[in-house]
Amino acid sequence: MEYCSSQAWPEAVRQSSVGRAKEELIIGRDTMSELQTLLRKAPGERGSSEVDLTNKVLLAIDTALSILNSGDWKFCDVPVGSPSSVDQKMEDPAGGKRKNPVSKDRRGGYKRRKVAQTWTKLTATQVDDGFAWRKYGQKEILNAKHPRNYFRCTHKHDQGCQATKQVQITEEEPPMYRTIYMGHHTCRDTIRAPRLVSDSDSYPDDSTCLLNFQSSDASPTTRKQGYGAFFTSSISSAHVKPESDLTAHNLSRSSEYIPVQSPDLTSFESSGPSNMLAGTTSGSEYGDVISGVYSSCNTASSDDQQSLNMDDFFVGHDFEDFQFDEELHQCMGT
DNA sequence: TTAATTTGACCGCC
DNA sequence: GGCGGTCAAATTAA
Repeated sequence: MEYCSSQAWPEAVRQSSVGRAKEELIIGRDTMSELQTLLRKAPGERGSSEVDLTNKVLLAIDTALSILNSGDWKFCDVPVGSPSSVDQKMEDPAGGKRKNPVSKDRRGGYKRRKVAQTWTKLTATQVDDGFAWRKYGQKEILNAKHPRNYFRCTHKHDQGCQATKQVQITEEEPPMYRTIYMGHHTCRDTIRAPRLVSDSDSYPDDSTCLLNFQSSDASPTTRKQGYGAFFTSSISSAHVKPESDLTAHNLSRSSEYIPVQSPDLTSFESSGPSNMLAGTTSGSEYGDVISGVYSSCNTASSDDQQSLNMDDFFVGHDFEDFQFDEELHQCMGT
């Protein structure tokens, strides 16, 4: 298999990716400043726009991280070329490694991809990352209570998007949903429409959201679709059913458990970390504590993760303490 | 009818 | 050889 080298990737592309990420982070910083000003006002004077601002901040951060997470400008372990170079081998019986191409029930012939950049997300709920995923497998894992579920991007075939993810309920108490993203989305479906604001203008007191910006990796960008295995922000955030196995049924039809607070809820454009914020509005109604820990495969244990408690972050915190530039540098490894 | 999920089989890697 | 990741036919759902 062929892997890219940092030299192989056009410098201009890398520069533009970094530039776009910086622009998003700048937007986030500016919005944060705006939010800071807002929070200094008396609660009665604020209106509901603080929710708008927090969503805007999270969108900017999320977008920036997604760009950085693409890894193309920095990492060299991502398979190169159109999907393509991998898929064509896998799907072309003539070029593939299949022993028995004439078999009608020939399943499983595949060429395992080498190490791709991974990104792990640990959440208390099934968090909507906004991408269109299709489940392609489920596997009982040795010494694991819960099966591991395998998802690939819906646009794998039409756009050759190589992104996959694995979702598994951890053994911990309480159970958490560990989502491992592998590779990055190359599909155009990642282009997001402007985020709409949640139906609630209040921020729950009991909600906690942990974000780790320590690594250069990030959660993927998102785009909502409302069918099949596509998660929705309302679903992922409001629904907590950790006692059940993470079957495709639970994933794709968890809306059964979701009280619809707003008719427009399922049409929201949302994304990873920001969902968790938006989700707290509905989730809190059930006493959920929404938490998510993002970590890259390069950051070992969660013990040394630097997390931002979003409660403190958005309620009564002096935002001047937040060194956004420092975070940016960490993110870009500069 | 179309698209997503299920599930057994297959294969690469350790 | 076993485990885990992927494929794809069969099944199910919209």
